[in-house]
Amino acid sequence: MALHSITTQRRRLADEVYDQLVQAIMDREIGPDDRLVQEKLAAELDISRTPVREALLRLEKEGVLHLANSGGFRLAKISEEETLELYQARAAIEGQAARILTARNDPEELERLRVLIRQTEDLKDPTTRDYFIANRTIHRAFMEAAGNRFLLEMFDMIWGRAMAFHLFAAIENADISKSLGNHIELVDVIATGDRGAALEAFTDHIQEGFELHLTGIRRSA
Amino acid sequence: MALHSITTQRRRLADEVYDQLVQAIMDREIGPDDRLVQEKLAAELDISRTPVREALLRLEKEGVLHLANSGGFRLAKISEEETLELYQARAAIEGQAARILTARNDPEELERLRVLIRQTEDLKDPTTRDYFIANRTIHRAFMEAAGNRFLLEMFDMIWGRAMAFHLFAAIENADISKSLGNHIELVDVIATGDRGAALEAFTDHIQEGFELHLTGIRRSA
DNA sequence: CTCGTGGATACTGTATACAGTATTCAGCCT
DNA sequence: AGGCTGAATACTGTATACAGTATCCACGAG
Repeated sequence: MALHSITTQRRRLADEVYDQLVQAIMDREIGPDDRLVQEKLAAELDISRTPVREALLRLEKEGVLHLANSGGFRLAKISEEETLELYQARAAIEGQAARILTARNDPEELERLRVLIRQTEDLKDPTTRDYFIANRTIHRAFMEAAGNRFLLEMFDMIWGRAMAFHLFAAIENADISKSLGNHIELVDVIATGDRGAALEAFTDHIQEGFELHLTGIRRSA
Repeated sequence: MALHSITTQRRRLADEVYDQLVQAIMDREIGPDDRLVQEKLAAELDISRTPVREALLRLEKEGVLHLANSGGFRLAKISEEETLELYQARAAIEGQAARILTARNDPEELERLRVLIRQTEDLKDPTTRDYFIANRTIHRAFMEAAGNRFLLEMFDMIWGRAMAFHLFAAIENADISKSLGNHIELVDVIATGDRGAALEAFTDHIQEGFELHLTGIRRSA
């Protein structure tokens, strides 16, 4: 039999709405002042309120949206304090992935990472968003290589939220190129087999990102 | 004016259903063979399907339930492999919290932790579940003290899932008392101010838990 | 008896209808 | 004019109705 099973892939309308909302937030089509109302969205998408409601509640539970006091949902704001906490969480998650990769000691896997990094860092005339995506792609590759689904899930949660918070809009003014050049070094540290060093390298890398982020905020203020 | 604002606390039926389901899972009233069907549950709770559906989908998204192929939801199973990943994730999250606490160096906070630990460890004739709850209470206190809401959120996710997986049923046979005696030492390590040591202590503590867990599994097999 | 077929059944997903509540605004009273 | 009051409005939350699809079972053909 040459036919393949049709992976019917249980796609719900709510998922579609969710994805569209996330996309719209990333594309800055939804700003902090917009009010998202179930009925309005449903009318606009020409579907019923039920799946819209489901998507909105999901985004609320994820901390991306919160109920406005006058009804409707708004983008959640993030403070400088919370930004620090987000980076601390990143360090925990990604540092652990680095430890795991170091312990595993799989040279082929590391080589694959090197190739991907070189490909991904090769941006011509990148915008802030290109930078954000490239950076996430690279970091996510480390996580996938570590092969821990819970850590990966948390990674996605953190970066998803960063996206939603328009966290990287603030880096607009910062020196982007500075931040995208040292990922190969991370692989090198992992290759040495020193777990503590690998963790430190990742922590430092993320810390640098945080400082770059802060200078971005301060410069734009 | 002596009146306080009534915090109307937007409690949805879906939240209620969610809590009841979680409780029922913890109490082993819902087992791996039970099929949770929206209509049945709604009838039983005497409410409509809508909030029931919402709660079920939430639990599905959290990885606690998954759709049975013949309709309805079932408890998700966890493999030994996944169990390891769960403990690795714990180590990442709680280890980072330990680092933060160490860096903060707040003796009063540590003293509060010591008091709580002594109170919580003082169990008379504990069941496995008592142990689970006490252990979680103590570990959660460290997380709260660290004061990072994202790490705390992930902690809750991990432990919630552990609960759902009936992860600790396997410890039934293991030596419980062995595992609940060394939390004060964790505080002591934090108090030394050595961040690396604090992280290692937590990692080791969690690793021990994992091994205890495995012996529990193997003994009951 | 076995296998295939058709229909009943059991569920989910989506739409719509209904109810309750907070917010807003216009009109009245002072 | 300013502030209180009450109705209209704008939303959400919940219930119910409808549609589609996968599963299961019984029946008939080979």
